[in-house]
Amino acid sequence: MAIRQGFYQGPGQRPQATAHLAQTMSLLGLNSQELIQKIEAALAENPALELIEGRYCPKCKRKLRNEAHCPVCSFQQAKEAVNEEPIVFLNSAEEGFGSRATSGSELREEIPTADKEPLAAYVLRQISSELASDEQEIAAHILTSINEDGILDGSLEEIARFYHRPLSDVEVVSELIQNADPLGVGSESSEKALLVQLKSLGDKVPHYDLSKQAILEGMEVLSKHQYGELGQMLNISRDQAKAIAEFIIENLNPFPGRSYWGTKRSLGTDTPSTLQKPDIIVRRQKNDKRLVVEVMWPLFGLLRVNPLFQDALKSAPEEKAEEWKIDLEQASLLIKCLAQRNHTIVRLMQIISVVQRNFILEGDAHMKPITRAKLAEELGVHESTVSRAVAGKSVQLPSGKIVMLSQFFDRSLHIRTELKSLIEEESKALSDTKLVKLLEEKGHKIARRTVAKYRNMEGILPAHMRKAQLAKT
DNA sequence: CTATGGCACGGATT
DNA sequence: AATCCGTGCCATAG
Repeated sequence: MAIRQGFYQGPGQRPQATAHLAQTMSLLGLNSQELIQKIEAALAENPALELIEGRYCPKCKRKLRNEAHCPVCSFQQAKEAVNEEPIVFLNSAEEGFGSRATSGSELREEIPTADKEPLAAYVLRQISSELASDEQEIAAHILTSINEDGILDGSLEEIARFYHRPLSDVEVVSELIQNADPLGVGSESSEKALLVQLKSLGDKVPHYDLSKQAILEGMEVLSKHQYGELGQMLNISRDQAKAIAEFIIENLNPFPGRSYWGTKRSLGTDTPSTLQKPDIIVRRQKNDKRLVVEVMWPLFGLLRVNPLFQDALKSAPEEKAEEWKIDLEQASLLIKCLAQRNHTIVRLMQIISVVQRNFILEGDAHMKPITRAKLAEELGVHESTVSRAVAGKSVQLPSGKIVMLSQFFDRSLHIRTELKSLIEEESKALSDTKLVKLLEEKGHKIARRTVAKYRNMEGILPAHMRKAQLAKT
């Protein structure tokens, strides 16, 4: 499969731009939350940057509402489609980077076409029938106090005090809300939201109690992927800790609002929680086989070089001229680097989308193991670039699942799912040694010891214990 | 004696 | 250079 891009932004192609490269690299390693901080800092200290609220067509500058296409020039907003075989760009020209130095190279904010009703109303509608009339106002209060992540700002105690009601009354309502559709909405924290979701999965969870404990006690460790430490905290082996951590990250969503509410994001919302929102979204086109890759633009508005500042430079007082010029350069550099970051990520994701198309649409079993090195080769960039781009980022798949980008590089996921299905269909409890043989017939050569590991990762009990379970059913 | 889990080593990956 | 992953060896449980 020859995947080649129309243009190329690799190292060495722009020798004059070492500063660009350095900054692009560092930006590439950031996910959207970190990016927000970075941009906020830059906005604060650099007067040449400005953030315009609202949305603008990057091409014709027309102010937009919620259209995916700009109605004036039909520019497709921040999206590029990926066809099955050759890659198709819906907007073939991403406005050459660097071609226009200080003006116009704006980035665009990303908004899904969220014509859905507001989250609060949606949830309220689900539960209103179960609410006593005096509970309605409490529910409304909770729902209007949730932030865009679906997490409650403030505490239930406050609300109880506000209405002079016992805390337990509020808790009843809160519980109803949490169990409504975006599971876990209105929880007081990401941890609690996770617990609600965990509970709803019930016995589908491989290690329920351990997972619960991990969420309660090991949030910080969990989000940093420090499996070893997590293992120590819970008194279990590293592998098991890892399995649990991965299960939580892959199947639970710390931001219940996100899966429902699209991606609105504004300045100044700092998320205390450490688990992530997606940095990239892959969706499928309506009536179309194409997958659309979108990179999140985490700010609400349009970041650009302030044209007023630019004009001011011309008539700048002597002593300030130099300083302002530097500000201006840095501002446009930052914007260009951001654009390049986005572009790199989009290209990366496009290739992944092609290679892992089946995985994205069908599920774990169709994962195709691929290494970062191979991908780097395809992209024509250095390995470390891919590493940085992948690090700490997550993708929202068409199914709504949010997975870490690194999962696309899992070397054994497809074998593990194969293993799972083998065991699900078994009539007699198969020992690990037998499983090795069966897997080999299917083309997966792995050692007996490894089967045991995979089993453990998936939370499947050893053969002799499964025997008892099989007997029941 | 067989099936598994723990530990640790070495090669691959990042 | 640091980390991850598959595997082999050994101890232990059944």
